[in-house]
Order: sequence, then C-alpha cells, then structure tokens
Amino acid sequence: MSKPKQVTIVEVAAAAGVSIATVSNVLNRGGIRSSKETIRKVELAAEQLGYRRNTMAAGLSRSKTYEIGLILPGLTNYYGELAEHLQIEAHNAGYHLSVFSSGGFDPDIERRNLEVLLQRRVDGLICHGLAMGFESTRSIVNSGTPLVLINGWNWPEDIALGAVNLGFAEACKQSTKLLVERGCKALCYVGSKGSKVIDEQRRKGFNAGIRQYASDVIHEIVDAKDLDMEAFLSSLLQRHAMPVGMIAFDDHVALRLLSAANKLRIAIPSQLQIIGINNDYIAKQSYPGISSWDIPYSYQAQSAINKLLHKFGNKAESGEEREIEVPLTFIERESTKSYKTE
Amino acid sequence: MSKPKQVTIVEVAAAAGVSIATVSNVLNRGGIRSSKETIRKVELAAEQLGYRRNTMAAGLSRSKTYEIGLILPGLTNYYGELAEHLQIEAHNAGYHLSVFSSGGFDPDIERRNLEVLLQRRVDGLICHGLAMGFESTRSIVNSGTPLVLINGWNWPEDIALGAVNLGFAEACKQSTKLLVERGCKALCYVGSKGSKVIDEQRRKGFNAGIRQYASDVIHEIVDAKDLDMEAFLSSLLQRHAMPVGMIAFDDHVALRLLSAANKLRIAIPSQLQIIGINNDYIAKQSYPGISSWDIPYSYQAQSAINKLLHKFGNKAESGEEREIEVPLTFIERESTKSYKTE
DNA sequence: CTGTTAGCGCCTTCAG
DNA sequence: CTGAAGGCGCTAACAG
Repeated sequence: MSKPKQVTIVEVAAAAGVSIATVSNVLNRGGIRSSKETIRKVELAAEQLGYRRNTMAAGLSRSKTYEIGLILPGLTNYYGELAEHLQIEAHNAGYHLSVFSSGGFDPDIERRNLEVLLQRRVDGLICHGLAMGFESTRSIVNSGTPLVLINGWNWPEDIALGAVNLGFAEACKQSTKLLVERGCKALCYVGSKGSKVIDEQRRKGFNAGIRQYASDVIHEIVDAKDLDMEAFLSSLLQRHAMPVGMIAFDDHVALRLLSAANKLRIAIPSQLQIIGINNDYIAKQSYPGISSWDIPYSYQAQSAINKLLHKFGNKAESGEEREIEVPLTFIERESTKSYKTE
Repeated sequence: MSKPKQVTIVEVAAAAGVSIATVSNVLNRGGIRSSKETIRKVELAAEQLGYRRNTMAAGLSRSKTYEIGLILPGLTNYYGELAEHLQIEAHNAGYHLSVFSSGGFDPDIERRNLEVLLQRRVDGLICHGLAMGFESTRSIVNSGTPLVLINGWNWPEDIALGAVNLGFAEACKQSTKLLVERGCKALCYVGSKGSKVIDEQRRKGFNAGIRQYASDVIHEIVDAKDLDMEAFLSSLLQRHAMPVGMIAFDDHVALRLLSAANKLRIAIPSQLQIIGINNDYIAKQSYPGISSWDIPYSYQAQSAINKLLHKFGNKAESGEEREIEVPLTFIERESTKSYKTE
C-alpha cells in the first residue's frame, strides 16, 4: 500500500532466467524472434510479478509517446461528446488522448495547456478553434508537433496540418431556406458572440441564406447573452408578420426561446418556428420538440485522428484535402412542422 | 516542421557555458543555489534555443509524475462539469489531470483505462463509482497508487483512500418531505437503473423519505429507460389523487416528464410536481422551471484533490473522514411552487 | 555556488 | 534465438 518500487523488466528477466532484452522483445513486440518456450517463461514471470510497463521509460527511449493532446473550450455538451468520440478513435489507433479544457475561449489558458502538452512530447495535437492568434500559435507549435484543428477555418499551412470543420454555415443557410419554405415572414438569428469563430460561421451562413433565399424578408441578428427572451420575443412578434422563424446558436439557446414562447403562449410553429443546432438531448426531449442539426461525432472524430495518423505514417488513407467540411443533417421536429397528431 | 530533435538541457548548458546540473537547477528549482548571473545566462540560453523540459525524462528520473488519473463514466453534463473543476483544482496544485471516459459503466473499459493510467505511473487516481467489483479493483490498484472515489460508497480501506460522495440519498429524502408539504397525494421516483450506485442512493433516500414523512402516501418506483412518459403519466394521474409528486433521476429525466406533462396539458404544479437533480442548464431554462438540487462542483473537486494531496504529503490539511458527504442544495422553481406572477 | 557522476526503466542495434 | 551495451533527457547526491 506504499509506493516504493514497481517491478521492472530487470526483475522479470531475472525471474524468467533471460536477459532484459529478451523480456523487452517478448513483452512489447509479440515475441517475434523468440522461442515459444522463452515467451512462455517471460510471460509467466511478468504475470506473477505483476509487471507493468513504464510508459515514461518507453517513451523516452524511443522518443515516441503514442499520446495525442486535445484542447477544447470546455467539456460539457458538444465538447464532452466530441472528446469521448475522439478518445475512442485514438484508442482504437493505439494512442492515448490527453484532454484539456481551456475554460471557455481563454488564450492564456490555451497557451498554458499547449505548453504542458508539448512538454509531454505528445505525438500530435487536436485543438478546437483556437482563440490564440496565428502568430502566437505558430511560435509555440512550430516545434514540429503536427496540429489538426477542429472548427478552425483558414489556418496557415505552416501551423496546422489541416482542419475538420462542421458545416455550420451551410446548416444556417439551409435553415433560412427551410424557414422561408415553411412560410416564415421574418427571420432572426440568435447567436453567441462569446463563441468566436463558430458563431461567425453561423452568421455567415445566415447572411448567405438571407441573400439567396430571403432577400425580401425582414431579418435581424441578436446575441443570446444577457438577452431577456420574453421581452425580446414579444417585441419581435409585434414588429413582424408571423410566423417568425428563428435560428438559434445551439439547442440551449433554442430551449430558452422555446420556454419563453411557451410562457407567452405563443403558438409553435404557427406563430413562431425555431431551429437549433447540435441535436442535443434537449432538442429531442423538449416540448414541442426542437428541429435541429445533428452532428456526426464519430465521423468528425475519425477524420481528425486519421489526419494525424496519416502524418505519423501509420495508417495509409489519403490525407487529401486540408480542410474537411463535415455536413450536419437536419432533424425536423415540431418546432418547424405542424404536429402530426392533434 | 519535421519532428527530429527537441533541444535538451545539454544544448542549453553548452550555450550558456555551464553544466547541465546547473541548467536543471535553474530551470526546475527556481535557481535556488545559483548566482543571479548564472540564472540569467541559463534562462536566456533556454529562451533563445526554445528549450522545453521533457516531462518523461523528468518523471522517470524522480519517479514522480505530477499526474493524476481520472476515470469517469462519460464526459457529458455532470461528468464533464466535474472533470473541468477537477482539472482546475489539479492544476492549481501543480498536477496534470488525465481524463478518461469508460463509455458508461463498462467494467472492461474501466479496467483498461486503469491499466493505462498505472502504466503512466500516475501519482494518484480519482474514479467515479467504479463499476468493477472490489476484488477486481484491488488486484489492479494494490500497486500502491492512492485512489479516491467520487460517489463510491463503502469501499474497503485497503483499496481506496476515501471517497467524496454527493448527498443524493438525503436530497431524495428531503424531496419526499417537500413534496408532501406541497400537498402531494402520491409520490413517484423515476430512476435509471443503468447508473448503478448513484441510482441506488436515490432509491434509498426516496424510500427513507417515504417511511419517515409519507408512510401513508401511495408511492411507486419506476425506471426511466424505455418508459413511455405520456402513457405512464396519464395512467399515473388516473390511478392516484392529485397532485402527484415526482422525483426524477436527474434533470434530463425531469425534462422528459415535463414535456410529456405539457403535451398532455397537465397543470404544473397543481396536478403534477417535479423535482430533478443536478440543477442543469435544462432545469433553469425549461418552462416551467424545474426545481432541482444543485451540485457544489468546486467543493467536490477540491475535496477529492485534497485527499490525494494530503496523501502525497504536500499540502497540510487534515484528511479526517474517509468518506466525505457533500450536501446538495435545493433550488426551487415553478415545478413545485405556484408561479409568482399570473 | 557549480560540475561530476550515477542512475530512472526501457528500447535497440550489434555481436555471439 | 539471445545477451551485452549504449543511450533517451533529466535529477539528485556528492564532491570540488
């Protein structure tokens, strides 16, 4: 119950009556070039002594850690889900994923996290839409550690290997189209400026959609932060012809809108229609259900990990495009579609 | 942009014109016992060469990693939040937190994760209500790595240093009392058997509450999994006198109940009252708001980390009780209280 | 104050 | 097929 010495290959070697080289070979290379008999002896000894390979020593020795660093703005909701998938993919590829949260989009914490990861000599990095600037990032990562971005648009090639981006812009664009088709007379995007780039993409898509599908429709853009949903909604419905279509930054914002609407007895979807993003648990379980864009987590995670593996030279697979655009899929629910029953 | 050699203290030493020992001393011990001048020279050289300490080498050398392993059933919602707080606390104490998800309560993945962490020679472990049995855990952790549990009740002393547990039982017990006081004529706990121990604690508290505060009140226990909320609710309200009080496993389950109730036009709280647990974003933002029990994340995280630090002999602080019970605080909202306005 | 010298535990040629 | 030996980068006595 104390933590003195763990057993090492030296002891295993002694117990098995072979050299440490042989032990190393048997235990970490499937015993290629070792007799059946030797293998058995070594494995037995290792088992009995409770040998456990020391990752640090191994890593130091071969200067390869089989560790991938991940930096996210947080660990809840979307981020947590993504982290889980990345972890699974990393594991399947024989890598360990070290997860870090920067507590929001704080450049300082980000830098600190990066530093720690690099000190650990991770083989690669996956970061979510870094808040740090190009220069700042470059000066830190130029050490040669491959970096793949998640939701990072237009990063210079000398900094990042590439990026795997969710098609937020396209989703928002299609959302405007859809809302117009559903008869909306006015459109509104409720964003979240605090989320930097990913909010930017949504705005971009929203604006593009307006231009292409609803140039004559009244529209506006507001920020969810500190927004009094009830006051906002009632004012909105007074000012515009109904139904009004809203695109929310994510399902959380959508829920706030929905709740305010319910409270004000605003009819959904006849007076107000809402589309969220993420297809969270919330979207499915709220009443009425919120139409939302589903995220292909596994695919996104795989793409990111594969980009890294490709660079490592392990798996084949082509690394083709630098920026991979991952499309979201629309899940329609009652917030935009008349109830089936009733 | 390749990943050949990183600069080492040897090179820094050469550049600064001192020995590697001095470099090591300056760079990793605040330069105690080194002249101002030497310190400056070394720091300068290190800076210019872009030196970055190799964690593995350092860890290997002093057989201390300053790394703490964390194993959770997942990374979303409560778990993600907890992970973030633990990470912050760990960092403040100078430790790195390695987060792992076992994808639910899967004993096999858990074991694998534990194994990886031990191979990394983490200084300590924090695990959430392990799904593995005592024996299984003991055989893996007996290596001497201190283990602290989160929501782990009655674990043998020779396996775990202690535990930091949320007061789910008490919360559920108090919930029954409260619902009775609010006039509920029947009570129901909607649990989630898949969540093992934490569901168990809730049941225990619910039953205790029934015995003590509502022995004469009709009550039942059901499982949220695969439950048709609408059918269940309407049947429930037909069978029992209203209002019926419900205690949900967590706010997610509470939201499902609430949505079903809204759909069936069941009046809240006059016909149905709901209490959730976790005080998620959902509870605050749904309509009507869901009364819920708030979790003191920071406190919980601090307690867990402190237990470990205490064992490490770093910080003073007393390690007094083995099992710390962290009380939840009730946040009342409209799901149990008549609306203020209207 | 600063330099020398052993390791830490494992991997990896290179001989036998 | 197996053993011997030299690192990997850093730390920690122990001398100067």
